[in-house]
Amino acid sequence: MKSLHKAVAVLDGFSRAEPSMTLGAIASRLKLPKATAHRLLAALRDAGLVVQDGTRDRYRLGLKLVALGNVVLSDLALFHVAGPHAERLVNQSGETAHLCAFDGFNVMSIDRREMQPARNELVTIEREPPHCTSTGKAILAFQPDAVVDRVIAAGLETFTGNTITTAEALREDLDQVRERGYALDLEERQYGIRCVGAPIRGPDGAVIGAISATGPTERLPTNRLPILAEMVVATARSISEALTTRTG
Amino acid sequence: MKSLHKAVAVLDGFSRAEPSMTLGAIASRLKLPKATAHRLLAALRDAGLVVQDGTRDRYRLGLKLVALGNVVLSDLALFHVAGPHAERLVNQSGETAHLCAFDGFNVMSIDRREMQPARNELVTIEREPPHCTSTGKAILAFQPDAVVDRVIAAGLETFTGNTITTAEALREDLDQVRERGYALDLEERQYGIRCVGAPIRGPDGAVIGAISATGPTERLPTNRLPILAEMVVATARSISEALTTRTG
DNA sequence: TCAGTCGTTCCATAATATGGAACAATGACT
DNA sequence: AGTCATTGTTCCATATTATGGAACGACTGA
Repeated sequence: MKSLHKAVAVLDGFSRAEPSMTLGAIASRLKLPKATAHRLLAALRDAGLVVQDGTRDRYRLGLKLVALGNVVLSDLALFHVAGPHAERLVNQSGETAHLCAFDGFNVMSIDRREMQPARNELVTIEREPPHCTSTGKAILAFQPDAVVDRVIAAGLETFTGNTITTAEALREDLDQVRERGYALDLEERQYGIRCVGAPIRGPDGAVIGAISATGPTERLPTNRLPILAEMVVATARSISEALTTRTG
Repeated sequence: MKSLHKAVAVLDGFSRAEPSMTLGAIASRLKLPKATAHRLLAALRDAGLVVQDGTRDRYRLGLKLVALGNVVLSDLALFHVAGPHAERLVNQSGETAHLCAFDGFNVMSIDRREMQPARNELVTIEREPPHCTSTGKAILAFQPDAVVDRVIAAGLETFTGNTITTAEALREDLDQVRERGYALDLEERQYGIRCVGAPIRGPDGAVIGAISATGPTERLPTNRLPILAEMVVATARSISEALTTRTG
């Protein structure tokens, strides 16, 4: 399935920062001959996963991916039930709430609530680095060792001077998460930002997501963190319960 | 790229009605040997496009598709600027507004506004049959012949007794759309529902989407259609203008 | 405990993907 | 208007990968 992996690498090359690319840029980025890149793009285009404006214009991801992504979200109970709970957390804490889902492979931010929501503002749905976010660590702490090993093997990318970059440090942090019942991100992902995250469990008890409260460091001094954590943990528990009682 | 096409066919097999499937069901649906289906699913799983709950459980689409779909939407100017215009159309007409995008390949419904919107209700983002929806025909009428040919070649699926099912009838209908400046769906897609749709143009003048007003047939008698059409056409024009003046 | 069914793996064989080179089309410059 | 550079596209001899029947391992239900 070598060509399938190459095709997916082509898709992965597109991002919010670079939603369109030329054939040459794609070939260069992936170190492929132009003929190979062209054949991959032609196949993806036939499938509707990629589109091309003109014969000499750039390639971009196709709308079909929106439809496929929507199939995922429409089946994601977490996405459907968490909204009111997240709103309550925002009102209680005065901070921004993030909702993340875990599909056994990726930690994905899927919803975000703030004090002043904007209608139809596109929520940032994107993969989160699981080793240095409160939601990522809240999820990882309750996964089988194999999942943690896979994250470590994929590399622990550095974001700030506080980012966890060694396997040992990550495991110790996850031990603390299990003890406390919540995870902390103290400017690990981004300078000036602190987060508290707690795991959300599915009906079978497996951790399938997390919710966090996020705010600027000066608004979240160390003495305020346990109070915030209590709210986040309670919210995570109420979402977990809503998932259990939900039918369909 | 045969295996890539097979892999995409696997992805296409998932839907809102059937968000998870067994390996056997996928193999059977696509008439593939289990070994082949397994290899395709393993490769898609490695890529994060598909996930599997347990070693004996069903497969489902992965969250990565949500992220890729989001890259598409985040770059879709139409999606970002159309909201207030669609809201105005709803308020003026009292009917539901649909926003559709066209990527040169698919006509996709990407937003929907109603008199009583539900917060965080997941909008139905899915492919629309272009030959029998007002938005689809509003888009097709202004595309190169090759696009129309491709739609015809893909088959004109029947939904009601009023659905257009021949190439000749479709071309005639598209002629009328061009003359009037708007398209009509008089219970072609669904019994009891009528729609009026108008094309939305990008900065270069190409038709890249459409907007429609939709309601029950009894609320949209024939004499009301021209009045509604006027509102829809005006809304489409104002969205087109917003796209032209938009920068970034 | 056993039978049936599911997902997974193996490997001889069949089929497809590759990529250098050349071509066609487009845009920029003079 | 013509030329040149650059981009996307196509060809095909060759290299490499995908295939799928059969068997295996794991799990579930009786």
